[in-house]
Amino acid sequence: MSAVLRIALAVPLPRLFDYLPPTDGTVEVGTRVLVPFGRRMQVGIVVEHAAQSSVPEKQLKRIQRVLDDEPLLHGELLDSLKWATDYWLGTPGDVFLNNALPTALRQAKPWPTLGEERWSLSEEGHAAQREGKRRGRSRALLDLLTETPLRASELDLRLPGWRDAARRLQKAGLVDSTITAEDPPTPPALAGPEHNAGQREAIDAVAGTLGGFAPFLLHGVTGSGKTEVYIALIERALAAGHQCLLLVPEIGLAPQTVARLRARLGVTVDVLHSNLAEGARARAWLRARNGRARVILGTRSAVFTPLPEAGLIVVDEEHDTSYKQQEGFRYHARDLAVVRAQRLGVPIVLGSATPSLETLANVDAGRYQRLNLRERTGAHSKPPRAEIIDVRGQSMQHGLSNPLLAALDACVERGEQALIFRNRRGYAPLLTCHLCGWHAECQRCEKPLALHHGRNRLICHHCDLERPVPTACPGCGGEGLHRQGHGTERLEEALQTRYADIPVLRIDRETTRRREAFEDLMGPLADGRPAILVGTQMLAKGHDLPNLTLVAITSLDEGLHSLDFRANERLAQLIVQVAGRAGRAGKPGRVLLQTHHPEHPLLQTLLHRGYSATCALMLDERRALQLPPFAHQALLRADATRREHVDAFLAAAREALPASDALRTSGPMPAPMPLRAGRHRGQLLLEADTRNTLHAVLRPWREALSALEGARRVRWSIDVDPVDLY
DNA sequence: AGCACGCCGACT
DNA sequence: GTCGGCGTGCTC
Repeated sequence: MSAVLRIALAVPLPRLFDYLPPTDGTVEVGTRVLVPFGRRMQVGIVVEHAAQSSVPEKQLKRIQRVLDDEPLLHGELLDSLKWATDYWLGTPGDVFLNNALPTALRQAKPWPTLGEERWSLSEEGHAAQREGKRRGRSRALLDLLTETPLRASELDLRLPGWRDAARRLQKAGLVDSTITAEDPPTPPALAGPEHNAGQREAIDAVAGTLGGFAPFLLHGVTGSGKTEVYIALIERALAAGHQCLLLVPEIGLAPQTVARLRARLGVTVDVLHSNLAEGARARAWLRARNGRARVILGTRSAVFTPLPEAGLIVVDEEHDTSYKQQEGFRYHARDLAVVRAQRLGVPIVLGSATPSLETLANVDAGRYQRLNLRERTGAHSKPPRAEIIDVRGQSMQHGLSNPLLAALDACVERGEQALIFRNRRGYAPLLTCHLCGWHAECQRCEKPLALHHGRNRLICHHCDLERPVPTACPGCGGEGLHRQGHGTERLEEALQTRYADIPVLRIDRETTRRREAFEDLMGPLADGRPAILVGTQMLAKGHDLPNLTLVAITSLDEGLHSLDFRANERLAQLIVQVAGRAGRAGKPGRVLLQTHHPEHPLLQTLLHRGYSATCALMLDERRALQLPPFAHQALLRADATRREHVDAFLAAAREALPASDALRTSGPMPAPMPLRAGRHRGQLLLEADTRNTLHAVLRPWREALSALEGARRVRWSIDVDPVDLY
């Protein structure tokens, strides 16, 4: 009876694989190993030791090579990952290899050298700089580097988007990089503003728990100084010799956030997110692992950072749905962060101006302690006024009502900035023929194609299919084609015509395709010159624009009537977040909401009684309807090119469920987009009042599903705690 | 996921 | 005759 090692391998199978330890000893848990798998070699991670294997002894192979001198993953992280695998039904390979480790560490290579790239000019580079022939970022980079070589992190701050230029110039032999081992010198920490009473209370409450697990909700309206609270707490944790992890949503990771943290804390801030170059990501990860990195700032995937000396975890904008991964291993970074904080024995602060109902329910249940920041700090002193514009029966221009246009006129007149939300990209969402009724449709999704004027294309917003724009109606050959509705592109055009003297900027997926486009577009507005911004939800966060005094949402109605039970929560969050962007520096802000349903209780409650009261109401509703957070859900999704395969699989999946009074199911039913990119999609929803009931069913169910005859004919996945049902 | 095996259509 | 299409099965 020999001991075996249970190993995670990057294969999509929900189990570990047993191997014999090397003949000269055993391998510690958390270590990477190279093993023979099938007919090839694979990198794996030792996850468990077991006394024996359920696999016949002669089938067991031996580990070929141990890749690490010491375990890469330490105890807490390993335990948390095991928990996460179990909770979100991940496969060990997906969790331990594809998500927990940076790509550079998934290969059978030695660890990358620590330290940071330092870029400098070559002789030719200096010559090229003097010649001054290069343009754009290349030129800026040459200019920056003439004076002194700079580190990658320095360049990130001083020249966002420098990497492409650096690569080009490196190819041309003008610049080069070396790796430096020392930490960059950091200027002494800048003093922050004086804390107000609310901030002091919050800081004291959390600081008092340093050294033990304690979850907090920090509920602070926009401009109430949440970041100052984070900074003060990070300072204390650092002073006590601890590491801090700060998670932010995808969009929140602007270079200014990094710069501000670094300047205020006076220490290196290691940044970790999935867009980072692979080498840099692995280095930051390893720096955290060996304790060199003291403050780690990152997006969703940064929740897998090793924290051997953890002292504090902060999740900013905790309501943001980008924390939930939507494919592969469908974990929720906020929820995993709470579990990690618990195992690490450190406080965790969930911050938001619009907390999720899940977190509010945890507060109500006494599991989380609530901290409120009610006052807006100096520069943000006046809360914005929100007003509903009833658009029923109103004449509209470009989807904008007269009161809205009047407010825009006045805003521009005063030399201030305005922001207009329009939740439709492109020029017109529909191209129709008014002679025969034909409309342009994507045959792979059975949804209308949107007209994009600048690119002169019909584009499917669901599968990105592109078509040329017909000149005559393909239905009747006539001249009746008509562009119906207003997208951001058309709105931009209309507003630029109306306000010819000021810049009208469009911010949507199209204008921000380039990596740094968002920064580039918004940058010039920071000085407060008059301008109008038009864009999609993407605009709800991001830059602070001090001279922004008018914010308008052109239509709330989609959010009021969606089938998704979370739509009302999302809409309330959007309105409050958007409202927070208006009115700074003592100037009053105005928020205008266009709707056909001015009497809607959600809007009335939100405007007259505020976000918390609205949430209390929404929570009552969820409780009455037995919906999350008062029930627990898992969603089985399936898709295939043939609809029969989806239907058959989901029907069989339902049959495979145990009969149980504690389990509610809905479906099989078509997905909200029943056809997408030529694939038919269906789903089956499972609900239970307790997690244990649900999870007890899920694990054996998944086994049964993979054994189903039709399982190979569809792509399928189980999503635990789905955030988008429809 | 890979990678093999296996059994049917159009090619030098 | 065989090159290669992708259905099915297996990986400790």
